[in-house]
Formats: sequence, C-alpha cells, structure tokens
Amino acid sequence: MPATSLDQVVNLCKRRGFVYPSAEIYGGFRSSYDYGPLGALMLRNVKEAWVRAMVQERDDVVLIDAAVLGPPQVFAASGHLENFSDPLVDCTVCKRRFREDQLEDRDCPQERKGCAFTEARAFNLMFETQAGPVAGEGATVYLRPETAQGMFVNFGNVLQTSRKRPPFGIAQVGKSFRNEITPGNFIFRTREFEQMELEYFVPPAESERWYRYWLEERRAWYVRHGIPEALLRVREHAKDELSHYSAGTADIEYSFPWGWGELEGVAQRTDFDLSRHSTHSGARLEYFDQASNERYAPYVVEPAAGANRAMAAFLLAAYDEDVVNDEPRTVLRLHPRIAPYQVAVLPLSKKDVLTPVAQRVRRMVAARYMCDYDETQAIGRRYRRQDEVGTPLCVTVDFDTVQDDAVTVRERDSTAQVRVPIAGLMDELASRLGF
RNA sequence: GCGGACGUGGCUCAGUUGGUAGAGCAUCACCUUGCCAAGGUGAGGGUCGCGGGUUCGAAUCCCGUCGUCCGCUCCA
Repeated sequence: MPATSLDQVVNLCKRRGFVYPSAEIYGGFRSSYDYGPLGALMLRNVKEAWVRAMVQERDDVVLIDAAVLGPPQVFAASGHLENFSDPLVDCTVCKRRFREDQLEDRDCPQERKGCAFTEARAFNLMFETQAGPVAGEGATVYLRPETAQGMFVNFGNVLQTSRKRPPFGIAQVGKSFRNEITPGNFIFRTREFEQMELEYFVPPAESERWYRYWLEERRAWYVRHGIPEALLRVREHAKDELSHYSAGTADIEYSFPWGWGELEGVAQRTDFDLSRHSTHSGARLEYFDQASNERYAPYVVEPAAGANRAMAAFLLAAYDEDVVNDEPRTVLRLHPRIAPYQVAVLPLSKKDVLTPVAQRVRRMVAARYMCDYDETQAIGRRYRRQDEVGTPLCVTVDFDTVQDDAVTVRERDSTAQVRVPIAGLMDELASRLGF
C-alpha cells in the first residue's frame, strides 16, 4: 500500500465534513480549522478514548477542567513569560532570521559582505488579552499555552479533595493557544489546539521508573487504537534540546507524509513546577507521607498529547484504497472507538414498507452507538459512502425483514455479511465492535 | 517574517493572443434497480479568494491584501 498523502486526507476531510478551513467564506483564517459533523464526532472520540485509558480504567488518576484564561502570576511562576518569547532579528541581506541571543554562535553566510540586521522584535508565543470591559484599562491576562499549569496550580486542592497520594495523576483535556511563528501542515500545527495532558506526581526516587512506564503506556495507546507500530517511533531529546523544566524528555513521533512529527511528549519535569509555584504563591505544594514521616515536593512525569495531531495520525493511518468487485474503493479503517459513526442503518430501498422497521432499528442502535441513517440511492453506493468515513458496521433492512424480523450486518473491512434476528442485533454489534 | 509556486461551482480541473464561464465527479427530486458506487430524466449550485487599477470591455494584464503549498527561520 503506497503511503497516504496529506492531500488525500485533506480532500476527504473537506468533502465529507471532517474539517473545514476556518472562516472560509471570508477568505480563510490562517492556522484555524473548524471541525464539521463527522470531524467533531471523531475528535470527541479521540479525547474520550484518552480519558477512558488515562482516567476511567485507572484508580490513580483524576480529571479536572481548569480555566483557559490566567493571570500573569501563573505564567511568571511557570517560566513562560520568561522563556516563551524570543527576540528575533532578520538579516536584510541574506534573508535569514536569528534569535538575537544566538547571533554570535551563528554564521551568517553573507557576513563578510556586510550583513544588515533589523531591530530585534519580540515574538511572544503567548496570546495576551485584556480582562475588563473598558478598552485599554483592563488587566493583562493570558490564554494558557498548555493545560499543565491548571494541574500544578490545583495540586493542593486535588490532593485534599480526592484523597489521592503519590503516585497519582491529574489529567486534563482542553484547548491551549500558542502564537506559533509558522503554523502549518493542516491540523498538525495550529495556534489554537487541543491538548490531552497528564501530570503524574511521584516520589522523586521513582521518577525515572514512571517516565519509562508512561512512555511505553502511551506508545501502546496509539498502537491499540490503530496506528501501525512501524509508523511510530520514540525519540529521546538531546540534552541541549530539553525544555527549561525538563530532566529528560522523549517524543512519541508518527511518520507523517512530511516526515516524523511529534504526537506526544513525555517529560520528567522534576519538582520544577510545584516548587516554582510554591515560591511564587507562598502556598506549600508538598505531600506529607505519614508512613515515613517525610514531607516532599513530588516529581512530575508528564505525558502531553495533542488531540488534533492524534486525529490527523489516525486519519492518515486509516486511509486506504482497495478494490471490491473490481471497483476501487476508499475506506477509512478506523478503530471502532475512533470512527465518527459506529453503525449505519440502511433500508434497502426508500419504499414506505421499510421505513417504520428501519427507523425502529435505528432508534434501538442509536441508544447505544453513534448511528447514521441513509435511505437514498443504491445500497452498494451507500456502503461505499460509509466505508469512506470509517463506519465499521452497516445494518441493512430489506423486504424480508418485514416478514422475518432479521437484518443484515455488513462489515467495513471485509465487506462480509451476516443475517441476524433483530432481537439479537445489539449483542451482535457489541461483539463485533468490542464494546 | 523572507524567497518561490499557486488560489475558477462541494471535489478534481479546462478556459485558447483580454470580449462578461464549462466538464467529470458530488448533491437534490422522480423513475429504475434491490446487497456492494458511478442506469434514465430533470434540477440546484460559480459576480472566477477579496479590494483597487489599466481598458470600450478582465477569470485572463498591473498593484495591494487574504489564504494554501514548498524551502529557510522558529516551535515547551
């Protein structure tokens, strides 16, 4: 199978209502995308699959949902105000751009011919706005550049109300904002994006062990949800590549059409965040261990994933073109939990005799699964339409159904069919979908 | 932000040396068919990204702007 191109997926997304360019009727708004009917369902499924694995199926992680807007103090403590902006200068001769603080180390190729540098301009990667209705008089606030600070700031609250103790985690799914200099590659890098982050608090001595644990756990999550192992790799950051807070970071990368790209970073943040917030706020963000009679600031291991990037990877990995009955077909082989619809109910024809029973089946299925319903045009064409958006199972209601109360279940990947009584339909679907 | 390429109906594109737009697919209706797409008839849908300029007249030339892609730069 040839590698899927980005264009194939972008076209499918537009054509079938997964993702549209934002504000398209006004010429588009750079770096923003709107998720259409199918894309909204799929993105939600990605996030739910994450919450299921990270929170629901565990007893050591709790979920929070913190504010997007934050006061400067939070980002002063986190280091973002200090480190998240770069003074950049352009060379007007050789047309290259440098960080001002790295200028000495860099060789401008035209240097001997007399480089002319522009004034340094600050590129702050945080979005800033004013809180308060009077223009110009509001207090400066920031849109969070990562969801992580919400977990650190609430460490004490969660510790007290959840009665968890290390090792334990606080998870969050939500939007973050970064004023990226160069957004691009479809939904891979956008200024507004959605993160799925876990801050896992551990005794300092266990940090390395948990770092290894989460790295493998997270890699396995992608594989479990349909990403081929061959398209994934884990890349350890070099020492000089590490973030200001990190004692060790590895990226889980996917082989995108333009090269390896980060899906998720797993970092050892040590006690950087908790101690910084302790110092800046005066709050004591520590854990007192009754057993050992010790008080300490837990170390943090952070798996931080991008929901939109994950969705892009799932789409690219699932995209396939094969041949069924000598006809080419486009099919998204999405995991049933990731696919927008799990089931489609299709009456064989639009004849009135079929509608009541088909609608009865639809209501039954829709109570448990996201379910599409389509009664127009030839049945074969409707199967192909569902294949193209990744619906794992189709339920077909035909003229015999009216007599024998049985329907046909048709599988996306194999196109195989099986006849089952309506009374046993839900069990059949559950066993095929796996949930 | 710099350099290059590009921007025509939902998608893929055609539009000849400037004379006010076409196709295939898709969508909708009816017919046909009735378990694996593209039979029949008909319909809707584009001020050619947006703004300005040149011209008697511009999708077609010029300028600006927005957006996309590639390459640099940057990327917690």
